[in-house]
Amino acid sequence: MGRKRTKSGKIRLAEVAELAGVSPITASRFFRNPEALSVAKRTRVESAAKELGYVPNLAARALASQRTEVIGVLIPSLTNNVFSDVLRGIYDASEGNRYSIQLSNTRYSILQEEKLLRLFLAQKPAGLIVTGIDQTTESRAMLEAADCPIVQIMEIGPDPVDMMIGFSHYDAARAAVAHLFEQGHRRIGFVGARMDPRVQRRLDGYVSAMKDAGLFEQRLVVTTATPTSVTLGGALFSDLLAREPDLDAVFCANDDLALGVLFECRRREIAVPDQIAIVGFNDLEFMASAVPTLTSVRTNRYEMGNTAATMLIEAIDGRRPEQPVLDLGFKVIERQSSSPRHSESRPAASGAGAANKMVALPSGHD
Amino acid sequence: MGRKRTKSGKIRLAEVAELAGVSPITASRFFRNPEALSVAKRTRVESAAKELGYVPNLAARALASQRTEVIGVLIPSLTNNVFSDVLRGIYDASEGNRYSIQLSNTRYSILQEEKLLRLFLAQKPAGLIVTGIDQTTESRAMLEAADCPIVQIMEIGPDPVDMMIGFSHYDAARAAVAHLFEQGHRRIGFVGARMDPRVQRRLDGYVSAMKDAGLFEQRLVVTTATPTSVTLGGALFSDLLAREPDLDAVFCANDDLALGVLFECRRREIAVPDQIAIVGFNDLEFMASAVPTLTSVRTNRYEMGNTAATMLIEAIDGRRPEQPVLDLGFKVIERQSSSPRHSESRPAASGAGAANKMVALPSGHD
DNA sequence: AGGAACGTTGACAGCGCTACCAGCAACGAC
DNA sequence: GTCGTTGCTGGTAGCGCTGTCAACGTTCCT
Repeated sequence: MGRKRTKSGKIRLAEVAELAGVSPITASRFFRNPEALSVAKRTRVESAAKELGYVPNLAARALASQRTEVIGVLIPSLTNNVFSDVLRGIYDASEGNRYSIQLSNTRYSILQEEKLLRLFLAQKPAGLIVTGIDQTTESRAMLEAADCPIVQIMEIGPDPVDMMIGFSHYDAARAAVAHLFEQGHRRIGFVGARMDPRVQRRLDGYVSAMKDAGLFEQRLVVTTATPTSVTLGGALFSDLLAREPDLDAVFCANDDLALGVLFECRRREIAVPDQIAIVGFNDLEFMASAVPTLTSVRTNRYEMGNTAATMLIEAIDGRRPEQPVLDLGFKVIERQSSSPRHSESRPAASGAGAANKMVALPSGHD
Repeated sequence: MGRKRTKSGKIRLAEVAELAGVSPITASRFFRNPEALSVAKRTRVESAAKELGYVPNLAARALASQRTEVIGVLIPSLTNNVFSDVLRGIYDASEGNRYSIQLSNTRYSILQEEKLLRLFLAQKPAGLIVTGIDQTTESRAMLEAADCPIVQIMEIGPDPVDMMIGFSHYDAARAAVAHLFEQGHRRIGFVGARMDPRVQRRLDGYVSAMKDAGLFEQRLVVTTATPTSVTLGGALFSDLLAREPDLDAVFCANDDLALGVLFECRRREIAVPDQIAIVGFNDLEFMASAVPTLTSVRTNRYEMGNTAATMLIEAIDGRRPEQPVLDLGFKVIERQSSSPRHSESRPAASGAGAANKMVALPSGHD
């Protein structure tokens, strides 16, 4: 125990090397590429490190090696539970390997994103995960000049910076509307909040599907820049209903809004789905247990974060994926809130969301 | 533009110093303590740095100064929206100053927490935010030996490691039960999931309040170690009801469970609050817009994170707070789901959560 | 006027680690 | 036996910045 130490009392690599009877550089190699050592030295260094409780100094390592083991993650919001699932996936994937996550919140501002990007890049991150495909031209240039792997998440589009993983919000919205058509609905409203690029693309998908069917009217669309909430869903739906009393369905840009619409229907004693059908987006957990159960478009958020981080780490370690763009698709989960019109709609006595019909669709780009 | 640079093309402090016509150390001081420079040099360095687009190398700074500008945050879950509010508060507070947040997820395991703590501490963080007061003895010892400020968040208790900010879950639960008593309820059930230390203390508060009234029975309590969800709320409530058919109220350990209970009541056509009253915990946004609106115990999650990070940063900068333990209290937000028995309970035509009566209580410790 | 006190600046050394390259032993091919 | 090759190891020289301390010029006091 009474070994030589630096004044701060911390154990350095040199102490480990001394105890193991090797040079510092050999000890260093043990932590980065153990295979390069002979088995004898490997075990010697290993036990020496363990005995001393050695923990590498990351700052020194970063300075000497000219690169960090930090993965930068830029997301637009910490509140939105869509992102908490993605984040969980990212953190889970980063566990057990040497990379650590550095998270920053762009607050849905691409200017803020650009600023943060500049900060991140200056510290030479090992890799970068950015949200979406709508960067400023300046950000785009920085990303392309960056000498680290980059994954864009949440959506897919043409012209990836590097890797990309997500799905087509446009196609997903079209599928949701198509489902409502199938159920016999025609006057389908759209309720959206926050209107970030992805919500905008869902709106675009809705508009195109409605136009294709010759059913589009501008007054069927209610949106706001306000952040989304359940209460807001009710308020927006009230607006929509005032404007368009013979609405027969609502497609909500997310599940919080959908829940708000459901509550507002209950408040107004509007039968769901007999009078109004509801479809949400994301398929949060509560959708399956609402009464009536709520139809939604399931998106693979955890998997998106997890795969993004996994792909990124692989790429950092030199194993680039064969397929740099990954479409995780979506599923329209059909539940009671969008059952065919005039059907039996009394909720089942118990047991939420029994026998959901699922329609899986790979999202094609167009 | 064609200035001398390091081989990597990055601008170092030395380049800035050269352009400004000062020594590197003077330039260095500019970034850490500008007041120490004469105004002339200050402006010279400032414009030189701007012209060259200099960004300090954090790794070199950390190595040379023997400390990082990283605040470590240990939270038990990324999914639970309680923590996303806290996190938002932390990240907001860390913005605009030089500290960056390093987040890690303990997954509700104090052993995992201990492991992460060891990792964090080895990198000499500038400060630490940890969740709760139930650390392992080993963790506790490490925290006490750490030479950086530490804030424990989410709850308060005796014997803080350093600073502490939260509220008494025990008192909050007692207040919720007291409210139900006031409304005339007697057979009050408890529904809890995950059963982390804070939920456990809520249960303790419930039990003590019930015992004080001579109303406690073990069969009124249903808990599980399973992570919480809306669906689970319905399932646990079903169990409780099977066991105890003449239940007249349910206190849920969180709002997701409460929403699940509400849906289950609707499914079973149990009138809320006439047959069963419901009280949740945390007062998430949707509680005010459910039908009927749901009573809950409001907790100041954003403020908790924000104040914790602010206090921590102040302490790092040498300004320790006068009051190291801060009780943020709670409020029972009374809504329709716990109106007095036999009252008019039809939901209002529109407008969620109008005229909530609020009862504010500072949580005293005991 | 002389000295102390202050504010400001710079030289030097080193934080703990790794990149680079040289060196050495062991081995197989000719 | 000599040569090249491979596998492993170590020496040297920084990475970019800051702590420490000494030195400088200026101001103020007696």
